[in-house]
Amino acid sequence: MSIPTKYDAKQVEEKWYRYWMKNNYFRSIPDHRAPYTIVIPPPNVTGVLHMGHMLNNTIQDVLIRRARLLGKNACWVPGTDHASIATEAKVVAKLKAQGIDKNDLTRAEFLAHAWEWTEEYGGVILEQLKKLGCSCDWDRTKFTMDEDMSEAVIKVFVDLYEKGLIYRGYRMVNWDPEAKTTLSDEEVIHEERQGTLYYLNYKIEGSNDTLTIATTRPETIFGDTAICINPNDTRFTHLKGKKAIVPLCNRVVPIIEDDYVDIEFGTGCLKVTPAHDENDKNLGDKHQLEVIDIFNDDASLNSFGLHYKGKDRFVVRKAIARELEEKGILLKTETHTNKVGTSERTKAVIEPRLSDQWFLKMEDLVKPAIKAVLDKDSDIKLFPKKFENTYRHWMENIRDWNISRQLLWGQQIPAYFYGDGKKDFVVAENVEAAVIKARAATNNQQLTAASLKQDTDALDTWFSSWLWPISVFDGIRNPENEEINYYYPTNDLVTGPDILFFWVARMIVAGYEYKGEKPFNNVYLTGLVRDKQRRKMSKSLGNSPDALKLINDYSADGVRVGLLLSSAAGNDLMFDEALCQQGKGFGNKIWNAYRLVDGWEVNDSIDQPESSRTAIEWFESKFQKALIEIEDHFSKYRLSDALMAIYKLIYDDFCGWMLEMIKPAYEKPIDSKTLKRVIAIFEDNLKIVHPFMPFLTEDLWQYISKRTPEEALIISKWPESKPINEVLISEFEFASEVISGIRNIRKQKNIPFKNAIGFSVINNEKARNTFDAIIKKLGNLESIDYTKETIEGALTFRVKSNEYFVPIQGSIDVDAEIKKLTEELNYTEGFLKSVQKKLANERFVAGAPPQVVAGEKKKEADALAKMETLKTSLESLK
RNA sequence: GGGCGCGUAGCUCAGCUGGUUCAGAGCACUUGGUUUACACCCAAGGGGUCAGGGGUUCGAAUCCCUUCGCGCCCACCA
Repeated sequence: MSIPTKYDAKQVEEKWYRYWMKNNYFRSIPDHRAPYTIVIPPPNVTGVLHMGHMLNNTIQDVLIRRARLLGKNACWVPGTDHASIATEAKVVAKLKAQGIDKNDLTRAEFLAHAWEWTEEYGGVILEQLKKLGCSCDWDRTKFTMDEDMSEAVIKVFVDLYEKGLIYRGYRMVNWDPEAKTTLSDEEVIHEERQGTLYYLNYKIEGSNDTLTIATTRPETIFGDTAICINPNDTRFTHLKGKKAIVPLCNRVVPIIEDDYVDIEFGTGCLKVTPAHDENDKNLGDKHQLEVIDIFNDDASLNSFGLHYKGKDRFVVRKAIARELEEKGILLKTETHTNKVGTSERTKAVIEPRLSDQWFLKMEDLVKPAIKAVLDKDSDIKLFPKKFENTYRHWMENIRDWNISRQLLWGQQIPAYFYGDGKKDFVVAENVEAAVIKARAATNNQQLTAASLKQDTDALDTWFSSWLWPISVFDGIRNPENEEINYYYPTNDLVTGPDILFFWVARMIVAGYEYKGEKPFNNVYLTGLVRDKQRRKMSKSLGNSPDALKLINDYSADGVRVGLLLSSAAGNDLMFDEALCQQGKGFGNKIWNAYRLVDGWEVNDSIDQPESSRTAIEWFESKFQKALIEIEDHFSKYRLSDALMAIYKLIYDDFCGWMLEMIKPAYEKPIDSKTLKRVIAIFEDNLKIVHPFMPFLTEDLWQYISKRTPEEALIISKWPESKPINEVLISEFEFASEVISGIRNIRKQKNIPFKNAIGFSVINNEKARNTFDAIIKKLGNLESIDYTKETIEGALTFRVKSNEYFVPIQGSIDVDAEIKKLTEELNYTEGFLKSVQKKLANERFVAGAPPQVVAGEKKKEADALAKMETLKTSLESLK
């Protein structure tokens, strides 16, 4: 088959992806081989591919494809996450656009809309991953709300409840008034904001005294149920035991004492609003204060807000400040920056709110997960290691996890209320089981499903995804099934550090609780993808390139390489489209390298030239050396370094050097022995590039020889390691310096390459002539003459203490030569001095390791030899 | 407020427990070449007080202290 001049990425990518799918190369079924498993971090079901996904999944695909080549049973499980709050918000917005209010729908009706939405948009992102070349086992695609997945979630909930780890609590939680749901602490982003500190005067009951308190939230005075002072604060001794009157609503509240109050801050006097602040709630509990909730669920004021009833909290804040000022109650204001909690999803300012929620006790659950990562011989390794500190900090200060959400989209909490429907409940996997439990609890055999009312809340999305590595293999429902036993624990997890707590840590917790074992061996935390101005790429900023357009412009392989070229693990990636161009260029280079080889005519009757034999032997050693280096990079998850090593091996060593060394003269044939070896080398090159550039390499593979599906590159074998000829490699280093010297002289004297030149050497180094044939070829030399004497009328250069001569036509500029030699001599002298100074230092000789001293001695000897050469040359010129 | 990390060439970064390969890579840039694999390619070249200061050491980009700048995570001061 003849190879086209240009690489047509679009057509090739489609073709090979279909081919791989058709031949089931991505499919994994347990067998005798060792498994290599990755579970995808499930993207939001309705999401679209962004740069973060691209990076993340490229890395996973590189790892998976490499494992496949290494002969592992590679299994990459794809799937999506129902993303309760995000998806629900989208569905609500869509309904709103159609004039439908969520609150007018029954649960079933809303869920029907949500499923419809999911089916319409769900999976788009997975299709996009295919465009990137991701070799997931699509037959295993899971969704966190699949029936079996949900069953597992419910089973776990019931189990944890029965273990006494899940409880219902009336607690201060993070309320998102826009989504009208609670959030876990992790979903709250604290932002620094410029606020105002309002100083308000409260009257003291039964006197004309007032006291001043400072608050950032004057609208919450309607919920004040105490004033608190520090018992040690002498300024307020006279107020002890008295009562204060809350402005506007004129509520009489006690003045309590607690050393929680910071004497230094504000006026040293604190208003206590137990319903709307966590600390105030604690004070309220301690001092048995009344709790007055003044907000509706959308954070507008309720009837406690008097004439502000129905108005939004921020509107009220301004209005009430004005009213208080008019009434002389507002003494002054100060600007004040403080941290405000906002919703990760809706950006709304979080309202601390008391409500009934479900919590999971974390303290004990977390213990094995801490050990797993932080023990000396840790079971789970984080890359990069620096995240271990972050992990430790979070895990050691963990708080109970609020797992209930006031949403419909998600697994409904399997708690069934009976009696008056508020207090008494049973937890069961389904309503039938609940009836049985409820009958037992009430001793009422007449009780039926109809008299049970299931909790309306749904579970936090992460409460399903924390089971992901287990539940995708059905390991919760069928703990001993073949799949879970084979694939679990998985090998690598690749994800962003932003979900280290949300997801990674919790999966580790769930892994130990439900499998008694880690969920994965290694966690590779990628960096965030940023633009050139270091801004995080986001939809709202509009600075994120369209992923599919990039693939279209630069090919999937080009984009993959572009992303990986500068993405050290854990470091943010400054994305620059130029890198994709470089990736595309690399593909082009490989393509054309093959076109060159492909175009050679073979002649069986010619012998292999010495230069070609050496070239091939040399490259094979070079390749082996690179293989070791690549291996090392992979073991440390330094994918960009691995890629760069491959890039240089192919671009420089293979294309730049080796092909030039063996290239036949124009329109001359090549010997069959050399061609055969080059093709074998090419195959090995394609294998190591394949994980990074799967499409181009698979395409080239077909041209190299006829391939049956059983011989596709994707399922071939990673090159074997062979011994390295280090001598050959270092001889080449030397030879390449000689070639550079020749090129320099050609350039300097404008001697075109096609003109052959004479060449002599004084071999002081006693260098072997292994590469002479190659030097002759690449330098276009008439011959290489070994001599003892300086050649007159020649330009010279030196490598180590060897001296090389290129005779030229006409006279040479003796002064220029002398100048050049003198400069070289001066430099070498200076260098020698510094080395000798070091060697003269007794403490250096005594203190430094022997090999370092030996190295310095070698440098000294080399410098002396070189100076000898230079001096001789200078003499002869003079 | 606490913790972690970073600052090396115009850009993105590598330099592990100080000394063999200590000032590097890729890209970009400059110059020259290029009808014969290459959306260009090849060759050569310029460019850095290793953020600043101090210390330890025979020797520091590397270890310690400190200042400045940047990023991230955690935290209930109204």
